[in-house]
Amino acid sequence: MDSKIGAEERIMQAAIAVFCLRGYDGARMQEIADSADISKASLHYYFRSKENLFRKTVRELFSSIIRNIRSRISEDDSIEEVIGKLVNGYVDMFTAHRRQAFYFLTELMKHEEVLSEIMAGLDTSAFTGGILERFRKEREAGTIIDIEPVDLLINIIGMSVFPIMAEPMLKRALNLSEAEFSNLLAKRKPIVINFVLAAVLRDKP
Amino acid sequence: MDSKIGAEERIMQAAIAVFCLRGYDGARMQEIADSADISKASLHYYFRSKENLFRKTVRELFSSIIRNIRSRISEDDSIEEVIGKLVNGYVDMFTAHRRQAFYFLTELMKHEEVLSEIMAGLDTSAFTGGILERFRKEREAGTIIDIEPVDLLINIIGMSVFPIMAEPMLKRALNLSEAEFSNLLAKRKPIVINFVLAAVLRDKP
DNA sequence: GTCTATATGGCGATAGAC
DNA sequence: GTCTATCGCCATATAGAC
Repeated sequence: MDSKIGAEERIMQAAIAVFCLRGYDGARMQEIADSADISKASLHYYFRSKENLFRKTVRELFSSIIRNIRSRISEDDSIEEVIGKLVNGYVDMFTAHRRQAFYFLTELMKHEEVLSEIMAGLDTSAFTGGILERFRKEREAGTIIDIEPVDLLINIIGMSVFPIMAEPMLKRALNLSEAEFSNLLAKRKPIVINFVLAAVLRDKP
Repeated sequence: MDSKIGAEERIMQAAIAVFCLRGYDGARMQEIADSADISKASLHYYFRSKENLFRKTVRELFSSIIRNIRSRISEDDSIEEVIGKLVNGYVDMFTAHRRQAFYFLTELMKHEEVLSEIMAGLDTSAFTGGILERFRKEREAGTIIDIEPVDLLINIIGMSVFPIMAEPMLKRALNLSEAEFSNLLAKRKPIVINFVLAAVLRDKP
């Protein structure tokens, strides 16, 4: 790990990596310390306890994901462009941060109380951007079918994200090799976009 | 836990519950023993080690899920019926076994090597049933659009399953209460079915 | 087969020198 | 601030009586 940057920063990066890989219970303070090129004692000097370190990493991770997913969509994009950018954005984000997103969901299920409190202060509206509002307008204008904005968004995210998250299970269920599965994932963006457009557009191109 | 059934069976049930709740690292042999109304020593008498018990539970869980998901679809169902039954089946299954499915995915990511070996002997073809073949036929006959059977299946599963699995994250991202979110989930089945039909059918009703 | 008691090892956390 | 050495605890696993 790059020793030019400060110890505290190195520890955070190492901790995120180790927590994501092993989960909270599986993570070892020793491995985090080693990975940050620092002794276990120094680690405790900076962050009093494992739980404290855990909380800090979760907060950091979540806000960075929110920042990352910030809408790339502008007001004057057509509905086709909006949907295209959404699919591209979600696929790219979850491809890049699959392990983190996964870790997040897992720990949310195991330590729901702790994490509710951690995330209470974070602004989550950027997560969905102004997308829901945009869908609502299109629905009113009649350019798309009569569907709840939330349901449309969930459909888009689900098709985009599910195969990425469920890869280890899907690969086996479908009997696909590593290469075959990557190939399948790589080709999905336009397929999902066309699928959504075919379902929601009133006037097909 | 019901003490009329054999100790071994009681332990398996208790182990599955505890592993699903806490994950492998978070699970305690003491909790499994308590939950099975048996001493920790007896637990080790039946299953030599924690890892051994873990492997047995994973094998049992996975094959029971496969059995459960076995196609409810018959040859002479219309394509509309097929899609309807698929959505209903996946939603019901993942609603009932959300924690287990989740646990599964998580451990698959953390201990991929171990689990590959465990599942090598299991028949996974029931997981997708004859669905892919059916989609291929409909595509050739031209009743549905030109889409890879695998992609269509992933789209259906993704929309059905994603919001159930991602509940803890989605609830916060969308700022919905427990009640609001359940309500949303409860209403989704027909929405997803109609969405899929709108996207794939050549001749709309 | 089932138990209590104990061995063994690893982990988070701390003491205290430098 | 950083380290080595060590404490104290708890979890898996075993020994051995019943």
